[in-house]
Amino acid sequence: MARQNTVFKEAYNRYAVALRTDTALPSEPEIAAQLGVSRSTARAILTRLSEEGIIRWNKRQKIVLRQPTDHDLFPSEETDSLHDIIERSFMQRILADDAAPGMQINELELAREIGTGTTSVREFLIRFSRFGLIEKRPNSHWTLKGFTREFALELADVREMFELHSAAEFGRLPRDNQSWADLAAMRDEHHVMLADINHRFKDFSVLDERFHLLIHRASKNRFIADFYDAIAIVFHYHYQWNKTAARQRNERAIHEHLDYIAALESGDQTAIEAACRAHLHSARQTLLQSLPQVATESA
Amino acid sequence: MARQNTVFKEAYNRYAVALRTDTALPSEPEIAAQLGVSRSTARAILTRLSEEGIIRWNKRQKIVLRQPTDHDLFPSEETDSLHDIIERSFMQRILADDAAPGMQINELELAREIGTGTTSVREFLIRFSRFGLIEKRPNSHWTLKGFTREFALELADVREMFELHSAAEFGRLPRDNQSWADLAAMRDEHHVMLADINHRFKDFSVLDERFHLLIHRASKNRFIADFYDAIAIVFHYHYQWNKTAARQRNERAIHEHLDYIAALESGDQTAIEAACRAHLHSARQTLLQSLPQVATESA
DNA sequence: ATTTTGTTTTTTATCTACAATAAACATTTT
DNA sequence: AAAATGTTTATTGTAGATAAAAAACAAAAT
Repeated sequence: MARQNTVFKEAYNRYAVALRTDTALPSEPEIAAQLGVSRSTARAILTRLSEEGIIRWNKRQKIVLRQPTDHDLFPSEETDSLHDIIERSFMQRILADDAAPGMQINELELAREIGTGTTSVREFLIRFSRFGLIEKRPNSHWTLKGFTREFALELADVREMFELHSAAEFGRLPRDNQSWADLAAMRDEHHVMLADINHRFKDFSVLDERFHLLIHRASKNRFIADFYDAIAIVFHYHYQWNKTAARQRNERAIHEHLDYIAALESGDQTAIEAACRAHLHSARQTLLQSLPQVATESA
Repeated sequence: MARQNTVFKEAYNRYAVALRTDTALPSEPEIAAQLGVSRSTARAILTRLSEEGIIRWNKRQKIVLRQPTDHDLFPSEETDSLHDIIERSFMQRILADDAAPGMQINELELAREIGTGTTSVREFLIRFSRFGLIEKRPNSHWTLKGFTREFALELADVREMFELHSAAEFGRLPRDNQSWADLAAMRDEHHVMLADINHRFKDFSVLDERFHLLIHRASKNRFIADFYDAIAIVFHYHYQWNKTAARQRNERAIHEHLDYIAALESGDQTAIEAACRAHLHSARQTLLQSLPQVATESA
C-alpha cells in the first residue's frame, strides 16, 4: 500500500471524542482549521461519522445524534504517524544497552524490523542525523556514534552558549511582552510543584522542557530553536530509559529555576548570567551522571 | 534506471589522468583506498582501462600501455553526483532574484526541472532544511524562508558564539599540537596574499574558509563543526551570486586575520577574545552589506 | 600466514507507481 | 457578494523494484 491514512484516523479520533449529542457542527472549512487538516480530510471525517450514525449530515446541517464510544474510535496503533513509529523504534534500539558506539546501522534491516519501506527509514535517518548521534559514510552505511560522554559534553557546551544568549535576550524583552506573563505563570507552577514535590517530581521533566523553551523563544533565532528541538527529543528518550530522575535532583533544579526566574525578572544582566550559569552547571552534572558510568582514567 | 554509475565514472577519470605510461599499478585494495571507493568499483575501473587498451591487465600484472587522452575520459556531466546536481540547481533557484521569501517549493516540479526522481529531491530538501533557509509544513509543501536580513543576523549571532568558543579552545591547545603549525603556515599564506593583493583578492574566500575551519576544529564539537559546514556551503553560493567581494574589504579582512592569528599565538585569552570579536564584527557588516539593500525604517 | 585476486551476496541510491492528503476549481446556498 | 458545499486536480508520503556500489566470502598467489 502507498500510504496509511493515519492523518485521517488520528483527526477522526480527536474530533469524535469532542462531540456532544444534539449539538450542530460548524462549516467544513472551520472543522478543517480546528483540526489542522485539509478540508478533504475533514469531509472524510464527516462522511465516516455519518456512516457510523454518529451524526446526521445533509449539506450544512450536521447534527450529533449520539456520543461516540471507545468502540467507534480507531485503535492507537493505527493513528501513529509512520515517522513517530520509526522514531520510537529507532530510539529504543540505540538507547538499548547492546547498541555499542561504532555499530553499523542497516537501512533495510531497520525497515524490515519496523515493517516499513526503506524510503521512510532513510528519510528518518537523514533527519535524525542532525542530532549528532549517527553519521553516514557516502555510498555506505550509517554509523552509530552513540550517547557517549563526548556527545553529552559537546551538547552541554552548545546548550550553555545558547542558553546564556537566550537568557540575556529574555532580560531585554520589553516589559509588556507576553513572555513576562508566561514566565510569571511558570514561576507559580514551580511553586505548586515544589509544595507537593514528593508526589509530583516525575512531572518535572515536562515543566523543565517548557521552561527552557520559553527562554529560548526570546532569542528569536532559528538555529537556537532547532537545536533546542533536537535536545528536547534526545532528552525525552534518554531520560525515559535512564530513570535517574531522582526526587532530590529535581527538587534542586526547581530551586535553581526559581532563582533563575527571579534573576530574569530583576532585569539585571549580571544576575541573569550568574543564575543561568549556576543552573546550567548542575544540569550538566545531571546529564553526565545519567550516562553509564565508565572508569575514567585520570592523567 | 535505478542509479547512475557516477561514482565509477568520476573515479575512473580521476585515476586515468594520473596514469603514466610503462608504470605498474598497485594491488586492487590499494587502488580502491587511493580513490576512496570499494574494490568492486576499482575493479570496474581496471576492467574499463583494460578494455580501452590503456593498460594490460593480468592478475597482479597491470602495466600502463598508453597515456589516456581527453577522449578517454567521461564528460563532466556524467561524473557529477545527483546530490551535487540538485544542490547547484536548487541554490541557483533560491538565490535568483525572483525567488521571494514565502514562495512554495514543489518537489515534483523541482524534480521534473532537474530531470530526476522525486525521492532524491525530497532527500535533498530534508538535508538542506538544516540550513534554516526552507521549512516544511507536514503533509504539505516546503516554504522558502529566504536569504533575508533576519537569516543573516541569526546566522551571525550563532557564528559569533561558536567562534568565540572555538578561538578560546584554540588558545588552550598544547603547543605541540599540529594546529599551531597549521596556523603558522596559514599566517604565511596571508602575508603572501597581502603582498599581491591587487591580483589575488579573489582567492581570499577560499583562504577565509580554511582559516575559520582550522579554528573551529579546535573546539572538537560536532555541533559547531556541522554548523560551520552549513555556513560554508551557504556562503559559497551566496558570494558566488553576490560579487561584493571588493578588494578593499578583503584586504581589511586579511589584516584582521593576522591580528587574530597573533592573538592566538600569544595565548592571551583576553587578546584572543578581542581580536576574534573585532573580526566577527566586520564579517557581520560584510554579510549584511552583501544582502539586497532594503529601505530600513528607523524608529 | 598474509596479501591478492576472483566470485557472490548485501546494501545503498534512485526511479516509478499509487493511495492519502492538500489544494484548486465549480456550483450552490445564504 | 460572500461563504459553504461539491468535484476535480495536484502534490505528498510510502512501498516496491532495480542497477550501482560496497562488503563478504572463497580461492589463489606470494
